[in-house]
Amino acid sequence: MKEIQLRILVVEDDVSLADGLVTALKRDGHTVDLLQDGIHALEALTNERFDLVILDLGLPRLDGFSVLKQLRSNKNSTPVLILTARDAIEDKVEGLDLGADDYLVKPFDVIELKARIRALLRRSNGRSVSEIHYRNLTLFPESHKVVYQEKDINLTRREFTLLHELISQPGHVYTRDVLLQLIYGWEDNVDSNALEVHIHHLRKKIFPDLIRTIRGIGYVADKKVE
Amino acid sequence: MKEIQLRILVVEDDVSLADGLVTALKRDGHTVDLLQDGIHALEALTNERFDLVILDLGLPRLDGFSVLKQLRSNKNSTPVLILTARDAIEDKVEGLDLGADDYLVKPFDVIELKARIRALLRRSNGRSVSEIHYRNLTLFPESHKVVYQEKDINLTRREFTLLHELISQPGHVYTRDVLLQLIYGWEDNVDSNALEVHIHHLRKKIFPDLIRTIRGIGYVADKKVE
DNA sequence: GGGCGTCTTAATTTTCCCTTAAGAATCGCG
DNA sequence: CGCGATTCTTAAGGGAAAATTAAGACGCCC
Repeated sequence: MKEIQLRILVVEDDVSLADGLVTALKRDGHTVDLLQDGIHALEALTNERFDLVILDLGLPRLDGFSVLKQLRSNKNSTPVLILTARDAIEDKVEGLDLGADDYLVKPFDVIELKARIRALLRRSNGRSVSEIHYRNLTLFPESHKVVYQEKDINLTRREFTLLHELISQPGHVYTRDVLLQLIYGWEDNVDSNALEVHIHHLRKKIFPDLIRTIRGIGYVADKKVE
Repeated sequence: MKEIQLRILVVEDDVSLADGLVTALKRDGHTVDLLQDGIHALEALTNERFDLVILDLGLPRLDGFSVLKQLRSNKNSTPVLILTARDAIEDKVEGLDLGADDYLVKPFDVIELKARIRALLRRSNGRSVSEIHYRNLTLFPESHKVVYQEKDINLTRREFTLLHELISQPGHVYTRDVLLQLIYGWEDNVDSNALEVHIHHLRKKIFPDLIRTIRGIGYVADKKVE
């Protein structure tokens, strides 16, 4: 089976445990980000897209439960795997109630962790998980569909690729070069306004100020509605 | 006797029990998914196809009865084997009333479980084994037939395989590669439009927008009727 | 071996997407 | 305020992907 590279967020304040986790996951080819408290975690999850979150419950500043709760109330359905201490069985129940997808009791075996990750992603793959939410917009990478205000919007391949990239990191400015490369690979296609045309179509199909132009540089999907 | 590989969903929140169950079933070559609460179970059953469900009654978030009830009201006839505690005899009655196919009292013997599974599948084999419903369409895997609007439609082997796969995960885009492989195995049959032709026949025999084309990628049976 | 149903191939048509191009609008800067 | 540069907008052409059709190949059952 072809292994997939995932974008994983680990939220864990125990440094040695976190380090081991991150190292193990990176060795599997995943992109791993580590944060050590709930506030930062929630921020990151609001502004960027992850394929999976591994979340410790006992966190400084904002505990894991609260993070999970807020995450789900934001309609964010990123799969969450919870880490709990051995004795806190009722934590497990509460976590699942709040929308966690799985849990793991500390200390755990890396083998088991990996198995859980596989299971979790297999499970969520068939369904519409890893939807991407942005403002009142939902992207379904699985079905190549976009829903905006309850309506289905049909995007072409190029349009979808662009939008997917732009809103997967709101607030991040993508240069024209980067976006062109995303579509065309490394072929050098100098003079062409194809990109502008695609952006134009996107704005027309969804809403005009979805993508903001940074003159002379590129485009960005803004982080917040001003 | 040739053993059949089944796709089994285990819904059980008692971890150690569930683990044992899953391990035992996997050792028999089955594909096993484990979920730990009713909501997730119902979701999975709505979006994917299983050959058998092993369902605990005492589940968090949504109890086994409710899952079963909803399942049947959705016209889903996947065989269900219920797990109940020793003393809850009336549970058994209610469960069978609701459309369970068998029950098993905890704690149980794995040998017995397997026997029940065999019996259950043998029994349901005579009937319409796990018919598949999709929109106003019913698929009967063993007869290769499809009923659409009270009418029988005869599908050929290829057509049936394709349709079966597509609607077993509504909303999931199947790439041309995946579908070709489904039919032809690993032989490399490069240029051929056989797939398009089969899709064409399916649309003609049933209804045209049953399968949506994702240009440049593949095909999908959409999740909702828009 | 003939006939039937099914699958594949092949040729043609249709559809749809991407790009191009050219003029209009907008922005930034002097 | 005006000019050049950049981006927007629009429409049309080319081209690739898919749909459609028909015919031939294949396998299977009698």
